[in-house]
Formats: sequence, C-alpha cells, structure tokens
Amino acid sequence: MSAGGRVEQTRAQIVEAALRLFAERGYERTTMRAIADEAHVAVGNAYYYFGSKEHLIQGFYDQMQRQHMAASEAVLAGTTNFADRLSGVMHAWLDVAAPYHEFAAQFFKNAADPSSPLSPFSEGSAAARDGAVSVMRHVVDGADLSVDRELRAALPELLWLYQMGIVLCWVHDASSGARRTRMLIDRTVPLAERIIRLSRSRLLRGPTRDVVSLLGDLGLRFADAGHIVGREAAILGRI
Amino acid sequence: MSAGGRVEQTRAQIVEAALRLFAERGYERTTMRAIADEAHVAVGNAYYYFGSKEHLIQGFYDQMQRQHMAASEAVLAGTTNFADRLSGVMHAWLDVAAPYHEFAAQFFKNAADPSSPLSPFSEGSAAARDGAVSVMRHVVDGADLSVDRELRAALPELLWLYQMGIVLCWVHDASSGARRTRMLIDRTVPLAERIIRLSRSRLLRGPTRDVVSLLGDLGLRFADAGHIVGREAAILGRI
DNA sequence: CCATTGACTTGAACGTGTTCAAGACGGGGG
DNA sequence: CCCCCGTCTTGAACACGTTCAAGTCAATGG
Repeated sequence: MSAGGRVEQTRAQIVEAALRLFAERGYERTTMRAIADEAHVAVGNAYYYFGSKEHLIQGFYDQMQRQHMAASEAVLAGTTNFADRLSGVMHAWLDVAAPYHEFAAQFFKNAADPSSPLSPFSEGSAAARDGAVSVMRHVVDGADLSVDRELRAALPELLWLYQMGIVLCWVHDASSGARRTRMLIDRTVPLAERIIRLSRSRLLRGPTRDVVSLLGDLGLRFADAGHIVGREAAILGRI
Repeated sequence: MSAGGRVEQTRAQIVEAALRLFAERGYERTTMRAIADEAHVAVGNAYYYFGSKEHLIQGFYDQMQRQHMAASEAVLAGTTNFADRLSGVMHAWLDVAAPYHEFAAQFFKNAADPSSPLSPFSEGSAAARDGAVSVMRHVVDGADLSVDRELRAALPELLWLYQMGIVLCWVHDASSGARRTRMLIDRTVPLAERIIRLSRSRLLRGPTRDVVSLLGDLGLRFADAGHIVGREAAILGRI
C-alpha cells in the first residue's frame, strides 16, 4: 500500500470513529480522546489531519450531501411537476437527515456563526453549498414551470435559502418524525409555486425584479464554480 | 445595606465586569477567571449567580433591548408612515448594536442552537422576544396602513421574524457601518409595505391567508404574555 | 548498507469552562 | 453570649480542546 493510501486510511479511520461516536453519544459528549482511542490513533494525530473538533463535522456534512444528492436523483427522475419536485427534494433531505436529528442539531448552530468554517456562507462550505444550489437548479430546470426569465436565474439560490430556513425549523423541531417541519414544507411549497407563477403577473413583476436585483447586489450570487457544477452535473445529468 | 441589596450588587458587579471585558477583548478571549478578578470575586461565585459563561450574555441582551426600545420610542413618535416606522426601528437596532458588532457576532450563533438558553425561540428568551414583538406591534398599530384583518394580528410576529433575518445578515456583514445590512433594510422595507398593501388584493388574499394560518399552526404564536405586553406598553404607550 | 530528509505519529503539558467540598458570614433562638 | 442554619463565597481540582517538542518511519541518495 502506498504512503498516500495509508494517509487516506488514517483520515478515514478518524472521521469514521468521530461519526460513530457522535451518533452514539452526541457531539458535546464525545471527547477528542475518545475519538482518538476509537480510531487507534494519538490525540495529536487527529489534529494533524483536522484543524479542530469542529472540522470533523465537515465529514458529516459531505456524507449527508452525497446521500441527499442520490436521493434527489431518484425523486427528480419521477416527475416534471415543480411542486412535486421541490417537495420531494425537501422531504428527501429530511429522510436523509432523520437518523442524525438529535446530534446534528447540536452543531447546526455553526450555521449562524460567521467565524466558523462550517457556516454555510463561508468559503470552506462553498463546495457543499454549490452542490446544494445545483440540486435546486435541476429542480427548476426539469420542471414544467414558466418563470420570469430574471427570476429563473436567481431561483436556485432563492430555493437554497428556502432550504436553509427549513433546516432551521427542523433543528428546532422536536416533534416525532419532524412532523412540524414536514407540514411546513407541504404548506410552503404550493405557496412558493403560486408566487413563482404570479411573478409574471403585472402586479408582482415589480417586486419580483426588486427581489432578484437585491439578491444580486447582496453578493449572494456566488462565483460560477464551474468545476463543481460540472462534477455534480455528471451525477444529476442522468436524471 | 440588606442582604438582598448586597446580593444584587454582587450580581451587577459580575455582569458589568463581563460586559466590560467582552467589549474590550471579545467573548472567546475573555476568561471566567478574568471576569471574576475584574468583579473582585472568586470564580466559583460567578457560577453561583450565573449557570455558565453563556448565561452572562443574557445580561447583554437585556441591556441592548432596553436601549433599542428607548430608541424605537423616539422614532415611532416622529411618523405614522409605515415604511418610515419599520425602517426607523430597524436602523435604530443597528445603531444600538453597532458598538458590539465585533463581539456580538461571536455569540449570536446561539440563535440557531435550540439547546441553548439564549436561542430567541427558547423559553428563557420569552421575555426579550415578547418585548421585541411588542415593539413591532406598535410599529403596526401606529401606522396609517390598511391591512387585511387576519394579517394584522400576525404581522408583529412576522416582522419579528423579518428582524431575525436582518440580524442574521448583520452578523455576517463585515462592511463598514453595516452598509450591506442597511441596504437590505432600505430595499426590503418598501417591498414589505407593497406586499402588505397587496394582501387585500384578490390575487394575494389566498396566499396571505395561507401564510397567516401556517404561522398559527406552527405555534409561533406565543402565549399572550399579558404581563410583559403590559410592562412594555407602559413605556411604549407614551408614544 | 548507512545517512538524511520530510512526512507522519506520539502523549505530556497548557489554558479554559465548570464543579464541589469546605469555609465565612449573619441573623435568630436559646 | 453562644450555637445553629441557611445563604453566600472561596479556590483547588477536574475534564476537555488544543499545542508542541520529540520521536518513528519510509523513501531517497550516496
């Protein structure tokens, strides 16, 4: 086995041990010493590969996003109806995230911390974010929905923001099976569809333009990230 | 001096020392030992009065909300135009919060952590939240704005959610003077007003009802909290 | 075969939040 | 005046995230 392979194996050992223990006892109650033990490695070695305990979470995010992307693929292959596509993708996220609800909530707080490398707005999360946005792009592109041209370009990002809101609700949602969050989805998706359809009406064209240009000026429109979109497209293209 | 008075003095000493040091060096870089020293008190004593380092932040919240309420009072006395009132109250918040931007951002992450007593959705924050909602109620009540009846009842809470969104932006906003956040306010307030006015139009009456009933079913409508509203009303009633 | 180099690994030590057993204090009953 | 009891107050001790000087190891060059 090459040295590179061994290094990858050590990394994997550590992140796997961490996720196993997080799922078992939660984030806070898992110590770096326990992770190191479980991975048959010294404490300092974990820090050689991961800058901090928080950085280990990125591994969890990556895994979850891969699973969500696969689940979305199945959903999006089944229908061209916009509401069904969006709803399906959102429920798929809940399905994927469900097993981790208890401990995931413990560190989703990083979402609101701008100094954390785990903030979904941070540089470090660019890859995961672009992946999620590109899922939304496919939701829109494959749908039989006539959208205002300008809005269409901004819609994937808007839907990603919508998803962040749903996640925030989910984090606070203690109901069994995330009932409340699922209700929120079921009732906001048709609402979103209606508003998107109305975006071309005389009454709402103005506000729509305002929202789109605001989004642009805020700089939420990230760099093209062609390579990421390319990579994800390889997966989603088959849909 | 009675024992009760002495106790209050000790509490105040600790919270004042904490705020002073937070402002000076930031939250993370302030140690409990330093706070205890500054307050001329033993470390354990701080824990006798405050459950954790995080709990000391509540003192900061309380102080900021008092200041914001006072600033809002001045603003709301000046105009009955809805957009001006909402915009004024939001900018007033930014003014009040400005000196603390650097270190406040460090712990606003608790906002997204449901397990934290500092989450704006938590029981512990009920008082502060009710106060903020009641400011929004006065924004609406004193405005020359004809609103759909059902929407009117839900509007204060919706505007509070809007404020949470603005705060989230502010936390991430590194521009000088919170330029970006101020722009966001200046461009979303007229948008909000337009949509609220349109809430009575045939086209939007349906979606409006949907949003209002959704808010109710989600349980975001908190208990009446009459005593709080009463207390705040004593202040805001003079407007 | 050895020496050198640099990537990887180790675990003791440090700083910080938090806990807790023990003490100080003060006022009320004997 | 003393003792008792409950309310503060103390600071040493603990647990955990993190750092770092030192060590191991494999590959490379002589």
